[in-house]
Amino acid sequence: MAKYNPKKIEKKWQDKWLSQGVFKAKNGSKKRKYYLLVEFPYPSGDGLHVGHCRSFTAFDIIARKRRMQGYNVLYPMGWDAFGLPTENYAIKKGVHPSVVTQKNTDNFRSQMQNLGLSFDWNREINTTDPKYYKWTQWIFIKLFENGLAYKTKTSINWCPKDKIGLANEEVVDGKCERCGTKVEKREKDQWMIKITSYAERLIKDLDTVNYLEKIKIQQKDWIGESHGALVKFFVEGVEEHIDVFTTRIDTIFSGTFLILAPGHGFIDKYKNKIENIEEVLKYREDAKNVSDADRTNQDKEITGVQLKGIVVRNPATNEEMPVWVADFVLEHYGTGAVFADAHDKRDFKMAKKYGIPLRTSIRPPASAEGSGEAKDDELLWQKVKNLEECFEEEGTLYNSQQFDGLKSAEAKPQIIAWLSTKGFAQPRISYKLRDWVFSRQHYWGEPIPMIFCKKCGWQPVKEKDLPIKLPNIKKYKPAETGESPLSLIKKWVETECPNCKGPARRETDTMPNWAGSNWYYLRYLDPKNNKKLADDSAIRYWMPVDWYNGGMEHTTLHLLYSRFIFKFLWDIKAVPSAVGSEPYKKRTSHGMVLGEGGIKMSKSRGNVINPDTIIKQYGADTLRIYEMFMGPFEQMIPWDTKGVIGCRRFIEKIYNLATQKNVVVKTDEALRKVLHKTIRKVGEDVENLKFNTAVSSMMEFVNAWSAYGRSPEGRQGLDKRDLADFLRILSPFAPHMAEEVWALSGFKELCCQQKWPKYDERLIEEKSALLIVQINGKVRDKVEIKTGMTQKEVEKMVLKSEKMKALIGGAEVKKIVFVPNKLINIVI
RNA sequence: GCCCGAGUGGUGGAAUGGUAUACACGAAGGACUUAAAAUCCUUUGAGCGAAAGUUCAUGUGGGUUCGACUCCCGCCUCGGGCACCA
Repeated sequence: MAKYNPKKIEKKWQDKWLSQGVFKAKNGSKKRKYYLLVEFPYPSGDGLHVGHCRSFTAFDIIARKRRMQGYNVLYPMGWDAFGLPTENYAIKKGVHPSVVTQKNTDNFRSQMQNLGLSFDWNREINTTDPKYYKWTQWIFIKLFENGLAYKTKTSINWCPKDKIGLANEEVVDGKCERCGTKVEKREKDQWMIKITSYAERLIKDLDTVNYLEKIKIQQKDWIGESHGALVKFFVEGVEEHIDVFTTRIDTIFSGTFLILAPGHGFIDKYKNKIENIEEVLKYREDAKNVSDADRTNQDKEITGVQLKGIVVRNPATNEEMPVWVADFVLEHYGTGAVFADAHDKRDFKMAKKYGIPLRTSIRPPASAEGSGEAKDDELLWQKVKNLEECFEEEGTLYNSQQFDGLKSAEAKPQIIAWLSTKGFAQPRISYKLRDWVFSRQHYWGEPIPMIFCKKCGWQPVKEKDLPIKLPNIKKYKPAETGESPLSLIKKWVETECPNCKGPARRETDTMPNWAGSNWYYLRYLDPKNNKKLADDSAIRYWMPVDWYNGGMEHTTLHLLYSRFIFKFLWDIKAVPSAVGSEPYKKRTSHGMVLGEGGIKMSKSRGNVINPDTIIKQYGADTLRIYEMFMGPFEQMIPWDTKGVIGCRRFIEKIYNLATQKNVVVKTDEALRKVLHKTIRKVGEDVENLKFNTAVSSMMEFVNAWSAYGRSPEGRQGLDKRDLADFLRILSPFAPHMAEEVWALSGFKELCCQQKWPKYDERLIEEKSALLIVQINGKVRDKVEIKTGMTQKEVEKMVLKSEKMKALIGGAEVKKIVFVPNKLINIVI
């Protein structure tokens, strides 16, 4: 028999699968559907990462198993190909980004095919294909028509190196997520998407989906719902009030001053009333170039400027309050204004620094008298009362008129009700989530399909004129002004107004690379449709996605955005209402694959593992098995090339056992039992993403099998039926080798098109069990018993044995704990 | 500061209240070989013991339990996320 040679067999089976179209998903099938989705990659020049291989293989195993279970499986792949790295490469080398993209996607595709991934390549998509981004643009127009896209001058994060506006979500530690340059603030007219109007639904509907709990928690935290009140502080001498959002209305009676964010609109509106306006504007300028993270850094010295000449009234006490500006108050949280008192550390520090009066109105809860803590509580209370220490938690109200004596939680609704009768307050839910900056001043993105006409304002491009194709240019670098390079092409920019046909100008900004990934899971359903983003019947059949896997890092960006866009498409009936408004039924995430030694893989560290090298040396099946075996799927895991060899040995062992002389007339019953236990274990483990233990259980089976081959009684091997069953459960993991052995064993058709085997319950049932005998919880003996023996029978047997007699001696038996078929514990 | 994970042999890890260390790597010894590689066999948590055995070990200190890697409380370390979110 020939030696195992992955180079020879892998290509052969890959070609066969492709030519027979065995992984094609069928629209309009009567079969049950199963839509498995893994995040489509950005086709970088570095090629496929072993981390990609891990999650793609894991879900390939599920896809192959589902097919064997009789489902019509959709497991597609595509390219999220717009983005900066490609553009930067193009700028550097002067090659058109589409050429680079073509090269990279070709490489990625062939790497995936070499791994034997069972994607349906007939449905491959590419976000940079005009036939695809026509619909990305169409969605933008729908957002605009429904009032969810608007252009506004906002203070945005500006990366001076990339010359690009960044969403808050893309700023990490005050630095550009992509290039690491310190982010500045800059005023810019930007297209914004109103994701905030979906905040409530995006939280509430999480209850209807099966996501990992940590994913739900992270999304909820990101959206950041908080319940509180909107309070009006009327300004003395003018018909004006300042709105303040607070979750601590219970502290309103101690409010002694108001703080505005430096960018608050009140300052602009009442410039001439503010006596020290120069000083205030200077403070605002200084704050502009400080990142939010720095502004709100705990260790930073608190600064502020009083708005001289401005006074507001506390709606609860009717007392006058001075108004200050401080940069720790942020423009985009709540209303950009807070009332300040002794119950907030920043307020407290600021008041101490500038000699602003302070007052307290919350008494810390006291422990029961006589208890150890009562003294400390009394001490804290004295300090709080004397304004020596800031108490931020909830407690009991005092100094609060008719609300004295109430607990914070009770007082809150009562105070809101009381103030609202006077027209000063109302309940309000506030969200941390901000609208999404959707403009990029770049070449390599979808052109925003909008036209500006002096007479008609912003007009969307007519649907029949979509897609607005990216024009071919020679220089891809953003203009020095920070505008997109498209702004330099006069012929393209100048156009006519879709409304009045007068002269007009195109929008030259492009979309962020999240735009294409918002809805890609819909395009797979009907990728060649040129009338709609996907046909209703296809959407109705396939959606929602049954299982979506991706990185934790996309939880608050892509995953949230795509849920939002799907809800929007559902609202405007681009998605049939029967489908529901959540795109993904189930969401899991994989752990990152780190370099050897546990550090992140990166080119600069030189520790990048190229899957091609591993495939060349050991074969794709070995790589697949190793990626599954290396550790728990959901956890971060370091790569260990040494460990790969064990997986290759495993595969070779199976190949040799199956193709040599180990196929017998009838499998020994004990071995069949191990096999059926393995069938059960592998099936369950795959469903729970426990691929590592699925592989190890197959290894255990193979060890048992090979031991039979050597047994002195001459019992050896598996019979044909059992060999077939084992190959079936193995085939999702090591599909090429399983296919080869399947064929060599003379089985008909393809192994990957077989039925997933059922295990025999009766066979697995244990006839005897190893009973653990403990004395005082320590293992003292192990006895083989028949399953189902009662406590009495076991007691009798155990207490009779010489060994136990000796160990117990004359001691009194206090208690006996018995776990059927497992354990008996004698307490003496 | 808050939220979510994790901490087990030389290494990756297994075990979710009942034999701690499955499976794999590595290491040591052996077989085969002129030799090496490959392969196969044996051993491999630590200590004490000639052996039968026995004691100690799952970051750390307590607790619950007949019994705890597993549950509860406190602490330490590492990773990830968020951040004076009013």
